[in-house]
Amino acid sequence: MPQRRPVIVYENPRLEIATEIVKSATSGRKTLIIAGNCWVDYQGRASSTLEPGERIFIVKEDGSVLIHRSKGYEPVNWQPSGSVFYTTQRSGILTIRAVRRKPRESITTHFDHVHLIVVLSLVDKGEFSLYASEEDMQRAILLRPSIVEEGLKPITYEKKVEPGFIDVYGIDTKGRMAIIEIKRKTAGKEAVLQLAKYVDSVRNMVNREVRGVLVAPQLVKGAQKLLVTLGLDYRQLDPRKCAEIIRETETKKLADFY
Amino acid sequence: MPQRRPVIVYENPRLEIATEIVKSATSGRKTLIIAGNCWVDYQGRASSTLEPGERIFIVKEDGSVLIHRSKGYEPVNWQPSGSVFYTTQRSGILTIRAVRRKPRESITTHFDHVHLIVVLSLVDKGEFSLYASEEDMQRAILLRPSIVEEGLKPITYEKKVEPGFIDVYGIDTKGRMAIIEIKRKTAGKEAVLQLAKYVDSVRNMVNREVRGVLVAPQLVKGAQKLLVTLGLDYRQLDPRKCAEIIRETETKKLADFY
DNA sequence: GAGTGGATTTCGCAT
DNA sequence: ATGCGAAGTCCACTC
Repeated sequence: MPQRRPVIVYENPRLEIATEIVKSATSGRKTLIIAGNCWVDYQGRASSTLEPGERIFIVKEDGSVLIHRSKGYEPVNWQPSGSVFYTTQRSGILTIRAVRRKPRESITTHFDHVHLIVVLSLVDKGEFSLYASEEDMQRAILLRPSIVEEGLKPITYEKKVEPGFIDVYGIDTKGRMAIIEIKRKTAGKEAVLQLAKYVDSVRNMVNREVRGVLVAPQLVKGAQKLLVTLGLDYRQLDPRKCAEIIRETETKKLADFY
Repeated sequence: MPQRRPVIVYENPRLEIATEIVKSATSGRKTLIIAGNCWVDYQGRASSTLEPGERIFIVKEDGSVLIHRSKGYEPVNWQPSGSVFYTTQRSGILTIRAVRRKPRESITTHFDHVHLIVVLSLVDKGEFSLYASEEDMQRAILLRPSIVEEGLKPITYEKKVEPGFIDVYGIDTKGRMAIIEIKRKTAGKEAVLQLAKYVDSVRNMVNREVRGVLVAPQLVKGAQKLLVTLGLDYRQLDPRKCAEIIRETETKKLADFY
């Protein structure tokens, strides 16, 4: 039984060889990295051209394409997953065309020199987890409403109203309805205005006093004033606190279980 | 004088060697690619963990970091440019920590096996140009208003009015004011409503008949009906056509110049 | 430096 | 499939 080769490297391959490697890698659903001198044309939702230069060209197993320059977080050209590849070689130039349907678009990359090709078979079953998201904050509030205010009773969450979705709503100690808008980071004016819209929309639907509460770790400068003007409340809440509450509750559940 | 080495490759380096290569690459502002088995912790605007698996780890010259799995357009973990790096090696594990200020966040990547390290010095002066943007469509309309309708005379563009910006406005053959809202791709209901707001706003300001014209390559399903209901016009216009017009005009300008 | 809007946004989820 | 909202969005531009 042959051993797995996670990485196969070709340094300065002849263009004919490079062409064959690329063809076999793209048809064999391998991850492919090319470093070389190339120029790129994109046609699709917009159009673009990239003049010659040395870049890193990556094709992943699912047919996504990334072309990276030596600077910047974002790829200069790209294609999301699902591309079909056409690789050709003619008069000293290797051309890789990646075509996607829906939306119809294509990236054509021409290489006149290939410094390096790497073909990878990556084994990756590891799980990725993101914590302290807005969803976690919502869960934390539902688990322990007192972190927003004492006596709050959540009624429901992710409720659809005309302008969008309300994160949580509940009844406060004085029997008023409380609309809760959650932001996991510093809330700006747009968050305040969104909450105002929700509150307005709910006021037109229910026969009860309605309050709006913005829950966020912080506010931008102008937002505080805007909140006051619009008669809305604010409750400072750190996402880390929420993560803690979720952790505690999970632990408690486990303890109750045993 | 030593020749430039655009690509230096190390296959299955010992971890001690790998550590030194990474240190010298990050301090020397080189582009670095590592393929290996790693796990990742992120702390910052949110928090995340990524369990062990084989991935591609990239550091660029400006200190941006990308960690890519074998699938998907987006990196699983990343850091925009400006990170500072701390590389250490202890009990068989290579740790690379990338820290950024403002916002304060860090990615810590641990490798227990490195299949490949590539250190690159990419020369890339090529210019990147993107065509047929919304701005290009606006320019094309100003250059040749007849593509919207015969006899249209543009008055001004990007005029500030209450709800936002009017892309172009002009006077039509019947002396009416025409508000033109441009979308470079399929226009949705929100574009229609925005235009309606603009038209409404202008009607309150001028003593003249005011029309609204939505210019876009396509409409979403419901938008057509909404346009009719609101008494607005639609003009289909392909961004590629606009690019063509701009090209022709530039050519003509050159010809006139000589 | 902070806020605002756009993107070849991408992605996920609900309809 | 389509539409809508969120993102560790990033990025460029304005104030």
